Amino acid sequence: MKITLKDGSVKEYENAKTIYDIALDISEGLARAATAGEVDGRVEDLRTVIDKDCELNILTANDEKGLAALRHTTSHVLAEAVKRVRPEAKLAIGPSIDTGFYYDFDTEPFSREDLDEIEKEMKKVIKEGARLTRFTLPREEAIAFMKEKEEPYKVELIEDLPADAEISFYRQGEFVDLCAGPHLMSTKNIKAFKLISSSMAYWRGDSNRAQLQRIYGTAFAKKEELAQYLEHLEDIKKRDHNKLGREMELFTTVDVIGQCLPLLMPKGAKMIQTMQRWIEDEEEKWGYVRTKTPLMAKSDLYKISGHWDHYKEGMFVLGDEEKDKEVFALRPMTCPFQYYVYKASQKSYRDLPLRYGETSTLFRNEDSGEMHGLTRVRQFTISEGHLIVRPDQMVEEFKGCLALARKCLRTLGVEEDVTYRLSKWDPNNKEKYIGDESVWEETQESIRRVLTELEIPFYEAEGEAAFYGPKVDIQAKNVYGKEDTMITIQWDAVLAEQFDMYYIDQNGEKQRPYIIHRTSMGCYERTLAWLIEKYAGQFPTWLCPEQVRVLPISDKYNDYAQKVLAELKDNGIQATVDLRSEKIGYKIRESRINKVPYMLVVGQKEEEDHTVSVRSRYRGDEGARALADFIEDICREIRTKEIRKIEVEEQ
RNA sequence: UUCAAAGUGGUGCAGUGGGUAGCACACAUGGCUUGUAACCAUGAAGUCGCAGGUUCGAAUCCUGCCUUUGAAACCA
Repeated sequence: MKITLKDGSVKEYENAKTIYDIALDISEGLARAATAGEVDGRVEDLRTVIDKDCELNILTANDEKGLAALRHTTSHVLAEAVKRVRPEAKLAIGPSIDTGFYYDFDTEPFSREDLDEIEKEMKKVIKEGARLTRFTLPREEAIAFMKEKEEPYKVELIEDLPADAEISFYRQGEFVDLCAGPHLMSTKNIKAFKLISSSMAYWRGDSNRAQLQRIYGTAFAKKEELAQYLEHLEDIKKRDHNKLGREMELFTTVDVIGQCLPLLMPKGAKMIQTMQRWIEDEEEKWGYVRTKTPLMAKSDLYKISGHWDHYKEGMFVLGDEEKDKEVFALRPMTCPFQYYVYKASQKSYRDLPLRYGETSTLFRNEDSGEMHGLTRVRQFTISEGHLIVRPDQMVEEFKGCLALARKCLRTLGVEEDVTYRLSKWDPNNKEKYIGDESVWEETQESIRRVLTELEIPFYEAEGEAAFYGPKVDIQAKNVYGKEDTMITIQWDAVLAEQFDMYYIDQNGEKQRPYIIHRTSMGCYERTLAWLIEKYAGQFPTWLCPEQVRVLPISDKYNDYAQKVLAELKDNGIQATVDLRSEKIGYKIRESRINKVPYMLVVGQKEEEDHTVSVRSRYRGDEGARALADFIEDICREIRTKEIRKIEVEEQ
């Protein structure tokens, strides 16, 4: 048989061979580093026997897929160590994940000390260097085997495997685990690992089932890589918007006001105002008209929309249905309000498309545990909008929404940091959605075509659609790698019916429009959180709440500094002045800590010459350069003869 | 909602049952009049999350509640 390797070279063997043996045949070093093999694009265990021609890529921990095998084996070592320390712990599952691996156990909660102890035990296991061996069992025997070992979760896993599935186990020394693999040949090959944290997790993600204890860990090929990763973890904690945003005085929370009701402080509020002003003007250019609709409505509205029956728990209800004649609720979405703006007058096919935009504040009574900083809050404001369009305009308008969304991303400088998700319905859970199967399939296909045409890379996710239609979600990850929806564009061919919206066509007949629900900047609070983390607080100048700070060298130059400040403000620049009688070094240090992009130092020399000394945190940034030139021009206006720029340096 | 950890001047932290609860930053007052990352001195500021219990004595131990953080579940 012929084995074609990744580099194109060909190995020929007479007899069947395992991937490991082939690696060994190539070189001993490769065999030591090998973690798995990729056979014709499929990841296979090192023990897999190759008996026919194929393309083989031997994976090591330097490949993403190879690293996963290393981490998976490390999770088995973790499980073995836990079983040694707590023999009564029951095993659930232990996969590798993007950042490492985890293993779930049914046992008492783990403390950090427990984790340290388990880590020590893992080192022992690795030192013993047991070889991992693989074996399979027929279903009944496999179940009996796990029953004998008193592993009820494993029994359940086997029972749920499809009838034709091969049921494999891996053994290392005393420890045996149900597992599909792939795995390393020996625990000895684990060189660098660390247990990160522990937490609760539900068995099979179901909140009605057992609460398991999950241990998260990570593993790398080399100790240096691990050290680097741990340093990175420390680093990202400093970027966490919930910490940095408070330190920078962008927002705060107050116990007596309430959980996850952030107070935007002057700097944070300024940033949001800057974004809001920009997008409101921008949307006007894209043909949007603005509405301003009530923040609450009678329960009757939500009864029509279906929210009263399905989402009452998630709404803030004002009043008591038993006692009060009228019960109100704070709005959790803007849709029906804008529908009634549409319905207020009769529309012709000539009126469409109609693009309604609103800077809309919404209220959602989130469960206490799901709230986080500025990303999951109980009251938030979004750049909401609904497009009422004729079916024949749908594709073009949907593309327009995507184009606007992408313009926002470019403007914020984050277009490279997002992924596009086509969020589809779940055909196995039809009662969660309204509308026919054929409509769902059709609209999903339409969106797929739009994305493909625009050459936007995307992935598809089942069960993520809104109840009324599929959507494109623009996703971004926070510093911890957790994903959130930043922008959403939803295709809705059904709600017009529910609210009896129509237009009169060329033949004088009533027709149902389609609706696009969309955001452009997304949710301001969440977008701000994202920007804080993306820029680690060093925002693009246009977004900075304080763009320029004037620093007089001593009290004597305060008057001149005030003059410079007034000019800057007159020219629409967000500027402040530091009039305290402190040393210039002290003022500069503070400006840098506050991440002010430009400092203008003024002293005797500047006052006499009508100049300022510019100090910038930027180098080579065009926007920043432009602002520097702008400041220069302003200074000219106050009869500045020249600008002495000191070496521009980065913070 | 569940589990875990945490809650101490404005902020970040130290303080494992025994003397009047400390430190840094910030703040105030006075001095210094400053040339590109921290000037000096003095001062004010705490019912140690709330309520109860154990004890001669509790920030510290116990119970309940509230809040925050992490994770899971949830996310129209």
